[in-house]
Amino acid sequence: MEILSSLNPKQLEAVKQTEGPLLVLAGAGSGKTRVITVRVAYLIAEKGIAPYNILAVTFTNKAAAEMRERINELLKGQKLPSAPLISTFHSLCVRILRQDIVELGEGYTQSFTIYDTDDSLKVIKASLKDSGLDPKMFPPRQILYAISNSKNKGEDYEMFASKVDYNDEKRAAFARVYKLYVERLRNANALDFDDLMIKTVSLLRKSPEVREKYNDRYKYILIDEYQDTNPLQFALVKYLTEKQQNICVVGDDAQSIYGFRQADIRNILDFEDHFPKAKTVLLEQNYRSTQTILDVADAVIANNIGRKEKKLWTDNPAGQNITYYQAFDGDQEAKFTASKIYDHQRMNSKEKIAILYRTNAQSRVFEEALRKMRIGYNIVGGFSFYERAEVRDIIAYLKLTLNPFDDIALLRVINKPARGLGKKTLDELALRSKNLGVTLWETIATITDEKYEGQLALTPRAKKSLLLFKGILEGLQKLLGDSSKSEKPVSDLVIAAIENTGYSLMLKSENSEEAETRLGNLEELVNAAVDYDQQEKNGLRDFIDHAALSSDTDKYDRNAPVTLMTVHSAKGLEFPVVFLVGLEDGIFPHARSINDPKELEEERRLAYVAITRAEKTLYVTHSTRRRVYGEEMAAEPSQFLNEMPLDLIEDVSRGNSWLSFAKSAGARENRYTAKALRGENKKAKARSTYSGETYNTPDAINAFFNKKKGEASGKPRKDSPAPKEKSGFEKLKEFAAKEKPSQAEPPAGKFLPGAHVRHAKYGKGLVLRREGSGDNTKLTVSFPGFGQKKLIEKFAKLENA
DNA sequence: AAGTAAATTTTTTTT
DNA sequence: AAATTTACTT
Repeated sequence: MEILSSLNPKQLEAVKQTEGPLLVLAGAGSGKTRVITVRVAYLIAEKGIAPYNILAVTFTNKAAAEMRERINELLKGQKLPSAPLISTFHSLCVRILRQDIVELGEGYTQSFTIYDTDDSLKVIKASLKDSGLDPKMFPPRQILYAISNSKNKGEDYEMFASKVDYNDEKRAAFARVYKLYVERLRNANALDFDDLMIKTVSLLRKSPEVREKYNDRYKYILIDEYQDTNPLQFALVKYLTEKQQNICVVGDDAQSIYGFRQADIRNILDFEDHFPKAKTVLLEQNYRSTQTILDVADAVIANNIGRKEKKLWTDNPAGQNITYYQAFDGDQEAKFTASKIYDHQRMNSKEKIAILYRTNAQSRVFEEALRKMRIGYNIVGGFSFYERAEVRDIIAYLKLTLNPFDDIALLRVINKPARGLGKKTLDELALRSKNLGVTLWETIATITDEKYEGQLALTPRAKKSLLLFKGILEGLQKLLGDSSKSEKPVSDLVIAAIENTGYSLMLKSENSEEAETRLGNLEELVNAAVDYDQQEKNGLRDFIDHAALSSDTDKYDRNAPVTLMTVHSAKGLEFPVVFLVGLEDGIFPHARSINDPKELEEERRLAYVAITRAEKTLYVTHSTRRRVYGEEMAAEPSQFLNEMPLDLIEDVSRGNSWLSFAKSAGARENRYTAKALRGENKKAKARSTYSGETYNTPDAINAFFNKKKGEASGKPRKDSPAPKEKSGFEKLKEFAAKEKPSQAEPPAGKFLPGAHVRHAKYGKGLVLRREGSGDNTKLTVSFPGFGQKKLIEKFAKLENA
């Protein structure tokens, strides 16, 4: 078979081992996707498996689309009776639930609505209001996060509540809100993202018939990025493979970066225990990157303790050293990046370039710099098309048409455009709905009924408006009802939701530039619907599901010359040239992960993912000052920079940089280290993991940075004399030395923004803001786990940490 | 009721 | 710095 000729022996083994459980441990760039796609093609073309018996599951739509494309490529020219299902976990669940959710017996119907995070947050807020709890004391985001965590562990509300400590007021409040939240979703016939997984798993657990049905349907199952599966996803996999066991999972424990979503690395590490007859294939040859890039990645990941040893190797040439740049501030960093990109494009306009950062918020400056230099770019993440307010409004109308019990959608559009239904009317409506125990939609139907005439606190105007709204929605429903019979295009319904509701009239009469843009966006939505009508024909519901599950990461366009995105969204992709920016303590690794060794290891895996995206050229940059919440703060180089072999890094910074200093201070030792990394010198390798003495003393670095700061700003920062700030490396060293507490009591008045401090009650924290002077000096300090606290410096008894 | 100004909060990462 | 929420006019 022709398609097999492109594979190496290991890859071939993974493709041909079609029966029974198979674990493919695939290092970065080892042709993981190739194995999956060829395997699917092989099953169809060689083994004669019907395509609809094959299921491949990914985490993102982007990965699914890519896979679909490549499989089609492999099978082009062949007429297939059906297509294999290439789906994300979530859309697979939607597919199953849309068919069989009634079997679950929880009262949900096939018309269930999907709530996104924003919708969920609104439900939390409403539930807080219902229970009379103060959102200031119990932040809705935190509650939502807690609920999601609990759900992803496979818990339900009762389990969460039963684990709450009697004295823990906060958790107790969370539990109360949790309960209301679940009830509200249930009443609205709505499922949140996590519910999609949960309800599917419960359904399979509950009904042997349904289980059997899907076991028979999907005879061959493949799971991509298996290291990122959480307990729920594992349960789903278990149920789906109960009968046939033809399961192939592919992943790399070194690239597990979704612990925050309860992904459990043990799923991949213990695969052989979960599926006793499993075979394992290791893919260790890297086809993507130069030896140098692999060495850098290896040196960083070697600092993780909890990891499976894997020896990634490549036939590729050593390639050029990676490039390092230290910028004065974020703007300079962006400017440097843009001008380097300009140079690259002049030399080779075909090479695709990526700028990778830790958080979406970092994208701004880079966008500006690129725009200034007229460099075309594509940005992944941030705002997705479906997240724009006007698009969401129209979607809300459509969701409401499909499921009028969706209170969140109803509240979103009941007064858009303005129909004179303000706070007062809505409060009345909410109250009635609560008393009657029915949804808002049903409440409207009830209280606008003739027989309640006179006994309601509703002005005739409000009543008229409610009737108007009701009429509009019924109009849409009627249109939809007709369409299910006559196959009316989705685009017609979208247009109706824009026109018949008065929405477009509202925008047109606004006569502003902004309104024009919005109308343009709605036009795009209509176009999307037209496209949809041409490609698929599964009706409005499927179109809306699509919108709900399509996320910002789906905007990746492989043809864009320059792509900006987070490291998370870059997973699975590769680029000839990569800029890894913002390598600073507190950003990458992120401040919220720095105190927990486990989370720090995940950050390091993330850094590993970032580095291994690069094929030939890798730039690593950081800046000495960084804006956080609009305030300039001192920034220190990331510890991950410290973990890279210094002699593989070329410094192109202007003037003295952290790197030039580090190199000269520890030149001899570091050459030793880097050489050892390539070879087998175990003793030297151990030194490359941070043991405290790699090349420097903290005081020297401190002196260096204080000097830098002075030079840079022309004068010392805000309050002089200069503070006794400790460097990130010093913190690191302390960490390595098992957190030896610092004894030096600093003189009062020395805590500047950016300083790391220790508080008797809250532990380690980061000073964010400093106000006032003398005895009245107030500090805003961020304590992980406790949030931001305002402290009077004089009484806070802070220590340097 | 609706629009505007002021105050307050926000950033991890994603389906 | 930007976005969201609240307070204040009209």
